[in-house]
Amino acid sequence: MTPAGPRSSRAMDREEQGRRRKLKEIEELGFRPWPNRFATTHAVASVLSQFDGASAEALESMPETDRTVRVGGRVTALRSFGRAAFLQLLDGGTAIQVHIRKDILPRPQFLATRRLDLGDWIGIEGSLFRTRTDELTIKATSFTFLAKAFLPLPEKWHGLSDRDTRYRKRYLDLLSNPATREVFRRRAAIVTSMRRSLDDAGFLEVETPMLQPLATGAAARPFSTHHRALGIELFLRVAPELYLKRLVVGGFPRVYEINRNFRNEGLSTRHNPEFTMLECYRAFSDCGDMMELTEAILRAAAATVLGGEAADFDGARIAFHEPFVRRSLIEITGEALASRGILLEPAALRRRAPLVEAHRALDLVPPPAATAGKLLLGLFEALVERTLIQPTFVTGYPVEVSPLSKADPDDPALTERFELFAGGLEIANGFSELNDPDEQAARFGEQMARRQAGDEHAMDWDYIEALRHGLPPTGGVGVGIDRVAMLFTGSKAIRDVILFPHLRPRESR
RNA sequence: GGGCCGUUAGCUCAACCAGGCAGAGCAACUGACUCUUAAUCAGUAGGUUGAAGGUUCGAUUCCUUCACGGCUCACCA
Repeated sequence: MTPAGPRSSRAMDREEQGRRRKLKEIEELGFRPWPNRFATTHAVASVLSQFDGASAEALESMPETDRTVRVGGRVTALRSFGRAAFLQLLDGGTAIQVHIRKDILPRPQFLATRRLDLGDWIGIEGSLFRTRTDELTIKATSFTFLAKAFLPLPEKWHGLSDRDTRYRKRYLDLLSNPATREVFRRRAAIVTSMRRSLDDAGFLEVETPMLQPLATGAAARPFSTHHRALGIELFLRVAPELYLKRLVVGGFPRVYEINRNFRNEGLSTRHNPEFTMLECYRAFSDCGDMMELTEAILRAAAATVLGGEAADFDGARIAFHEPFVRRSLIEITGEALASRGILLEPAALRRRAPLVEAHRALDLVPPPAATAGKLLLGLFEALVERTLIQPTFVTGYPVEVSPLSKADPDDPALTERFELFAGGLEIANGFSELNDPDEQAARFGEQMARRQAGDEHAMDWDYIEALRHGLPPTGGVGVGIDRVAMLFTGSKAIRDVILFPHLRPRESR
């Protein structure tokens, strides 16, 4: 009779059948089992904000109508006595206590409250008062049944703690763990703050294709799919970058997009196959301007979410309100090598042989056929990245690992590019955008020549054509929203800041 | 892919080291109770101990393999 799930057990069947029986009994008392609407006067949170300051006496002296509210919510606790009960109503993450009395509620309504289970949705009208323990409470004058929960809530004291279940059944995590609700409120506040910063600075929010004929803008393995009507293969984007720059060509000098990118690579505590990135582009700006913009956006988000306090992350206090440190990639990597007894002149940090030698000395395997720039970046990632706890801009990336960045006019082997690190995580990546179409075509060509798997790096001739129409000097930056959310919520795992992270599908749970 | 840890009632966990009737709290069910808040009190029910195999008189416990998960390392612009 019940849709028994694959996980159903005898105990669960009994539980669910008991709840179905009680729904029937509530129906027999004259209630509609699944009503369509309940008109509330307040959210529970607004009841609290409006009345939490009122003392017992103040409430008492108010006219009844001034302290009468109608609220809806989920029953999360139920303490029942003979002719009275207290229950806790959770609405939008905020709870309020409701007092039920047999001598106040109409008889069928009182009887229906005796048939409630934890998890049920109900509506209450009543007047506010304070209990002997001074808790703001609604004395119910009217009870409405709104919806039945056939399945029980997670354990009330420990909440839901199994990580796997928390990710797979996030709704249970959210309704039983206030800390989880706070993480996702903060995440939303971060995004809202970033939007406000950019909107206020005259940026236009746009949406560019997630289904792309070529997966461009980053060197990552894409997901592929098929368009039936067009009969073509499409890729889920790995970055929106080249489309956003087309918009600058088209005359939108300030654009940004906040949305998902997809990379078909390994999962880790720092990587989810789909992740959210803010990318923004500003005409007439360079790498240095974008560092300032990035710092300002993050500072504003930190002020909103953390109130100007440092972020607690992995045992560190990360000060987004202080000026961000700036270091050159070559210098900081050279220092890290020196501290391990590997002394290399700055010039040697640009040549393959000494860098390969450094890898060997550190028991690292140098990637085959890697360029000097790639080797240097490998050493940086192995030795330095995790140590950058306070917000740090690293600048001066080799041209071979930065195919979309403009070269530094004073040092053509390097580009005007930065990456921002904090808490040991890469947070942002920005640069002066390469706008010379011939140079860009040549860089793409080098990339393709260097990769065996040519399909990963097709030449985007359409983008080159856009550049041939003229891209003004432009600065761009991408900010990893998930990583920022990790830092601002103290979450060590990216899965903790993604509502429905990707997990291996499960047959029987 | 490697290492470590884990999988026992609906949930959170004991029992395992040193093999001997599988337990507690919460949730559920019955009853009492008109200011409780992890309500309380009395009672009831609830188990293929992740799966398969092995050792043993006897396995939740020891061994092997597998599945799933966590942490971590590696891989991964």
